[in-house]
Amino acid sequence: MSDPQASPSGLDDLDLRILAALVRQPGRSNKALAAELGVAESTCAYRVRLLRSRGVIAGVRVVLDPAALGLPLQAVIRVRLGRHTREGVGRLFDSLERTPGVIEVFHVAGEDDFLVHVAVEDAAALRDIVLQHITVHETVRTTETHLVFERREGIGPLARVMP
Amino acid sequence: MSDPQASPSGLDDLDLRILAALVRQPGRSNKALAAELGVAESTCAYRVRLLRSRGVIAGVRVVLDPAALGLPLQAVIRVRLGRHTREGVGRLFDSLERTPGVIEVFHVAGEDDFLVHVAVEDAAALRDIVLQHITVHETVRTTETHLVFERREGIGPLARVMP
DNA sequence: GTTGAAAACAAGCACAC
DNA sequence: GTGTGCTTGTTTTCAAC
Repeated sequence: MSDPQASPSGLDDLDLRILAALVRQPGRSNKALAAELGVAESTCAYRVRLLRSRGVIAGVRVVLDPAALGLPLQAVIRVRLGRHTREGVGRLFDSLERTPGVIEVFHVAGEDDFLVHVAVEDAAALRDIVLQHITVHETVRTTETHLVFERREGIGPLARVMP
Repeated sequence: MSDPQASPSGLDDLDLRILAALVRQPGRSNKALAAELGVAESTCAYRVRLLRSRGVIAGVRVVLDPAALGLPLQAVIRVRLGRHTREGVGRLFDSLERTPGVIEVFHVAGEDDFLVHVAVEDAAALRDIVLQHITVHETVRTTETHLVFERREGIGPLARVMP
């Protein structure tokens, strides 16, 4: 009942507290982390290493500000395909993720097939991405470009799991 | 002509190489970074600090694997509004970003108003998010939920700026 | 699974170029 | 704007619990 291994994923209370602290404030020292959680530094470092090797911590990302790089315009491009061959879809996906300015790509079910989030310098660059990198693929039937007014990060997955 | 300050954003060649190295492999020591780029450690640390304070480096994120946390289902929920009052839109945006499981939210122009990327445990949880956190808002007219088959990170903004 | 302590390592700072 | 040397702090390791 008072088992600290409460989570379905085999994460105990300390694991979850470590994850929460790391997500809230990444880049702090292991020493500071251990102090806040009230455990030894070696324990904290050990748990973090374990969480990494288990894949719970998928990685660390350095986030750049597209606007500061001269790319003030963001858009989500909805891509709809005609023929859905496995090779065609795979090739398009590969191509999209390698296109300069593409931040992320979703392969989704439903009306659309791909959602492509891009950052570009201006409207002309946006048009060029659509014409030169997306609609050139034979499998693509239509695209719809939606300007992004604002993008916010959510509270995230951990909030669904935490006590 | 051979001005190393080639970028429009006032970033010189070293800045760009630092950013590229950081994005490719975050979390490495300043010492290792400086060694790879062939500059002094102090120079490297100084530049990184400058890039941070200028906001070019927006921050660092710890990325968790939703599936490893017991949230194997991801979806993008397209949200369309009825009345578009400034307060209604703002309140919905605030509410969405605080909803457990929400990874990111886009406020977009066009047919849809919001795109909400979520990770959940199962279909029932997905339904509950839509019913309890989205359609409860008076401003929301319709939603469409798209299952995410796969999500990939793109090569990113830097690839548009790099030589 | 957890700990403290020692040894190896990296970061930050002031200063010289 | 860049390199150097010293001081401080942090990560790693490991025997022991």
